Amino acid sequence: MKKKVVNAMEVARLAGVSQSTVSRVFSPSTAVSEKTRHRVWKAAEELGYRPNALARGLIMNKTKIIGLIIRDIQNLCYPEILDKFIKGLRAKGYHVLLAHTENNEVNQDEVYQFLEYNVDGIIVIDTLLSLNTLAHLSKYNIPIILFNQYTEASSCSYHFVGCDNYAAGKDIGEYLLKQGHHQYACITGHRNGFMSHECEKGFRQVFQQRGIKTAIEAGDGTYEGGYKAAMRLLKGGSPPDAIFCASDLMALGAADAARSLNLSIPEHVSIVGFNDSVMASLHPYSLTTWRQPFDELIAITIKTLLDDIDGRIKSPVSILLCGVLIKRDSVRASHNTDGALNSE
Amino acid sequence: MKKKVVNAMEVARLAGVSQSTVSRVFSPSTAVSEKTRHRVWKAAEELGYRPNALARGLIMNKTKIIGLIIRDIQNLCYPEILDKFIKGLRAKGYHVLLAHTENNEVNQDEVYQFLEYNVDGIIVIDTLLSLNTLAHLSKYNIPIILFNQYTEASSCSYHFVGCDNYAAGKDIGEYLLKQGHHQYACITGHRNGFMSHECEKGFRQVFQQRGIKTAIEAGDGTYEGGYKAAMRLLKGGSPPDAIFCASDLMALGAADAARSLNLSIPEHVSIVGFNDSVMASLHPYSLTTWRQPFDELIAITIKTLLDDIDGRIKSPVSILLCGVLIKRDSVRASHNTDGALNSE
DNA sequence: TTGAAAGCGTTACCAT
DNA sequence: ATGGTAACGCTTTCAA
Repeated sequence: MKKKVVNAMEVARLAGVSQSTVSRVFSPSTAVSEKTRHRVWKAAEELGYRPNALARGLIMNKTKIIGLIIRDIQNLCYPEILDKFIKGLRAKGYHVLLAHTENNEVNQDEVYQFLEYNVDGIIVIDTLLSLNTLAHLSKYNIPIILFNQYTEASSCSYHFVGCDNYAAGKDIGEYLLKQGHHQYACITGHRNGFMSHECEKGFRQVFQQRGIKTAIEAGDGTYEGGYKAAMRLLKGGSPPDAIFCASDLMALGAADAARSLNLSIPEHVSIVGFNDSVMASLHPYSLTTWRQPFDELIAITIKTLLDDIDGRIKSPVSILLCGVLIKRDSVRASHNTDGALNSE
Repeated sequence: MKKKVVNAMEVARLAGVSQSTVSRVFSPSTAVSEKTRHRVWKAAEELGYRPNALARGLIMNKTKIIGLIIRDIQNLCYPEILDKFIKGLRAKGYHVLLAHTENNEVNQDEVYQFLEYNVDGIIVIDTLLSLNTLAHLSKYNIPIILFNQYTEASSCSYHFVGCDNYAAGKDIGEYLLKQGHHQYACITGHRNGFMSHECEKGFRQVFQQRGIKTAIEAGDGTYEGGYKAAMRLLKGGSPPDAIFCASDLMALGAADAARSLNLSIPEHVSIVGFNDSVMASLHPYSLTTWRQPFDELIAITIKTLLDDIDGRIKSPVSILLCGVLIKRDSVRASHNTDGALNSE
């Protein structure tokens, strides 16, 4: 059985002071004489005392716990993002209670769990909160921030920080256009989230503006999905020589599909991915892709959340940061408008 | 400011019962009449009441929180493992307080944090606890389980569950031997952990037994490290035609190094990885690798931990499970002993 | 079956 | 600067 840890009362007895004084010693910026402070420290050290965060949280109504909900993503930048959040929050004295969901909307239950533990704030990564959940949450005035997923249907009281995927899609489209291609296509992810739509929308916008047709194929976010979608495109009527994939993994699948048809990259087909994951830089792929500015995004997310927790923010904050194109070798060099593929 | 959530007293007032009764309704298996139970439920529903886990944890000395410490690993099976732990623990009603470390030994501070929140148990993934930390922890009788990392210097009171890497290394060595190669090499990871050593030891053992020499090169766990280590090997005096890499990522690097020397895989060089990560199955690599039985390992870890928490275990448990070789196309087919590469 | 009251380990207020 | 005491929201014992 788990043993009880030593409490402030025992430290007080050993140090020959009151329990209140022990508490004060462990509360930052409270007046205690240097002498007693040392006595208490020594006693605490000797007994291995550390204040009980649960009791503290109970009385202070602040737990220093942040509830983090992340979507079940095998493909994405999960480790990177998670690590950075944990580190960043930790540096500010906060701890992370972690939950994850596989749905497009957070399980209401997860949020209730967080509420039971009286978390100081909630970060939702790559997924959404249902209106029900939001309504319930709004009663408690607990800061919520959505990271990299957004919904328009919100009169809501949460913050949003994410990548400007519309701009990203546009940039990618314009880059492919500038490099000169004949037929443009886009392989979309499986998520019905706002963010991926934005990305696709930006991409299409570039061509729509100029009256150029683009083919859209649905991948499902996986390698296989990308492979198959690319196959459909490349074996179709007007095979593209420029494909933008909404995720790196799909892009790798698309690249391998092209190669299996004896098309070289980037000579016959240019491919652009999204996310700049580890795999993108692998030698046989050397994928041109889009890097989201996670460092800044996460720093802003944490700052915003803590500012809200500490009452320094009144109204919802909404921040979009643009990423940057990482140019590798999967897009053909400029001005090479000829020599493109017109038949299978 | 965060608002106070509704408490049991308010529910009691609305339902016209005592606060104790409300508590009983939310404590499983406590005798309450059907009629009052319904009244309380209705009142609770109406007010949106959920018991405060902190207060409950304080009085019960059980928080239903598990502290999880994971090493900062970009390459490994981080997402998979983490997801499975969270899901598995969640299914048993436990929550995860997450910390991570980049060191070979867990930061003592992390453990103290867990203690402050009075976690019911601690899972340490892929790293170790210092003797100091262990000494401190042992005072509290709090269940600890080490996952996939182990130290021999332990008189200790923690459990251990992991992959039998020695057996894995042996299996891999024997497989490469069976397929017939001339010169065997091993690229090791950067960690000075027990587990990777075991793996390497098993591999070497196979050849030592038979008086066959093996070359050992240190990678650092990264793609680049694998690439460079393979380069050193392949450009060296007696270049290997069979290379075992202690991680998939290094194996990919090694594969690309071989290709850059115009060596094909597996005709000129066989390569075996470790972990069966997503990248291993990528088309251009189709890497033969080792899959650790994470599902079972994690299930056992959780079961052991919860058994200990509930007092069903008296002495430390130590469990090793063997993985399985995933045969793809990076190792040459059997009995093809000739045609191996003897010079650069 | 239910209610009153003690206690979990803190912090915060009011004295001194 | 320090000590006494109420309060945080819950579970649990003891009475009724």
